[in-house]
Amino acid sequence: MAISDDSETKVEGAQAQGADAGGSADAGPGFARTDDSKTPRTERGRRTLRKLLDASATEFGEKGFHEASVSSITRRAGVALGTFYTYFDSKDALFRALVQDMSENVRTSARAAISQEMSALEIEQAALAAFLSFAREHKEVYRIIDEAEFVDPASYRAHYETIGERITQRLRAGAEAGEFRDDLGEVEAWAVMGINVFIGLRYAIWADGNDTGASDDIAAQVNRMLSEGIVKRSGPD
Amino acid sequence: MAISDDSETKVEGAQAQGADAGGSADAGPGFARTDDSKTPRTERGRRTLRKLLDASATEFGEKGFHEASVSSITRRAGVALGTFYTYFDSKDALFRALVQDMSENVRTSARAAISQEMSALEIEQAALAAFLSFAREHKEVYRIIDEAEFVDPASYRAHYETIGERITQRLRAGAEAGEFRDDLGEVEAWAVMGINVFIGLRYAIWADGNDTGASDDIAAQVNRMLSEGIVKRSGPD
DNA sequence: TTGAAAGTTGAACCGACTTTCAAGTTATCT
DNA sequence: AGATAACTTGAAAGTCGGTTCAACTTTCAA
Repeated sequence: MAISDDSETKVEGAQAQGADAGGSADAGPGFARTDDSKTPRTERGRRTLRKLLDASATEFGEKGFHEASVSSITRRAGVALGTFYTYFDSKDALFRALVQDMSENVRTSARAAISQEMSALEIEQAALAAFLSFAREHKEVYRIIDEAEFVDPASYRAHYETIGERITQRLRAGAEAGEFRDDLGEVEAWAVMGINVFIGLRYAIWADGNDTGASDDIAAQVNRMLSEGIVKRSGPD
Repeated sequence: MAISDDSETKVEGAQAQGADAGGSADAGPGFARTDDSKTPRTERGRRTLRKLLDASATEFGEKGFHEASVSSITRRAGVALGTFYTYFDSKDALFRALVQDMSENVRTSARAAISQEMSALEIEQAALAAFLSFAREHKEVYRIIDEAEFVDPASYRAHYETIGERITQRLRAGAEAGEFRDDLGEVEAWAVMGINVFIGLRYAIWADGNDTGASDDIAAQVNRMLSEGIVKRSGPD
């Protein structure tokens, strides 16, 4: 149900800190945690953290950040109120951890759908189709990331800028392969991103009964627009 | 500064009611107010209402709905706390009134930029350019409508569905005029809408120093993508 | 077995913010 | 001018939910 079903939630604890959008490349040895006083040491602790994470993803997805309450999250997780603060510094910190985790999951799901043998156009189509499927299955993610605009603006912006850069790279690669126009850049990348997000909103999140079409069909339709444009052409096909 | 500078804010009072998304066509004679007990009767009252509206637009734009407080709004407007409730039933009601007003302003600004002599493609370009200019001038609007997803979901959805319908109509008209492909529909309309919103986010709301380009240049660049697509063509232009 | 560390509990604290209201002021109409 | 309606005021009521903490239980290593 929640985030951590397939893609092993990587959220570890809650490093309280806010504004940390300065993209510093501090990968280091792989475990550069700021404050691990909140990281569980035992198996029991890890299970509890997981329960809290799952419960809060659902809770935030259903109610939004402000309507969601810590007590409701702990109730849902089946633990006492105070337990929450064993693992998170605050409600905000939890939300931030969640946003970053989900942001990564979104990117991962797109990347997983892409393989190098595909043509540049096929890659765009596969990325959209994957995104649509992902959004259908994890509607909470959509809402939580959207709400980050207000709760954690830095992450929100980082999320879209990162994806924008990825798409820019794909367009460049397509140009180098001779498939795409070679004057494509950031503007076109953001346009593609906007298409994907809004198609996702309409056909994954708000899908109504009439939208019987599978993700693949819609992705194909969008792909045609992307490749041919919307202007009528006279020539044979 | 605020909403009501040029386009005469039409918000009248606050009809408290929540969930009213049933799209009933109750236009009637043009003034079907539910509760005008809050409508100002005197000039002084109208001025105070206006001050509150302007102050709240700025306040919500800067802080977002939850961080904004009624007392801060009244302070900004230069009136006493209690005065707020002479004109609005609640903080929520004010927000809803604002969202609907702004949603209308967004649509109006696009419509104003369009004239019937334009070609279908020119219309799309003009609509985007107008939207970009509008967004640059009224950044609060962007944020307030975004936050409606959480504070007033029905209006949020109505906003995008209405715009989606408008764009669909434009695409149809372009097809009938023989300029656009005639298999364009809702999917393409939402794609266009997504493009516009995200280009606006990037180049109007988040515009950085390097983005010296005017709204028109970016709109032109997007327009080219819309008309030609992103695939490289071999023929002479 | 035993003691220290890790984890759990929920009542109570606390600050913040929306909303109410009764008393006062200003505008309007005759 | 007098009377009524419209409007303003700000203190205080009322609510709500995040966070703390000291007592208690479980786990684990020696």
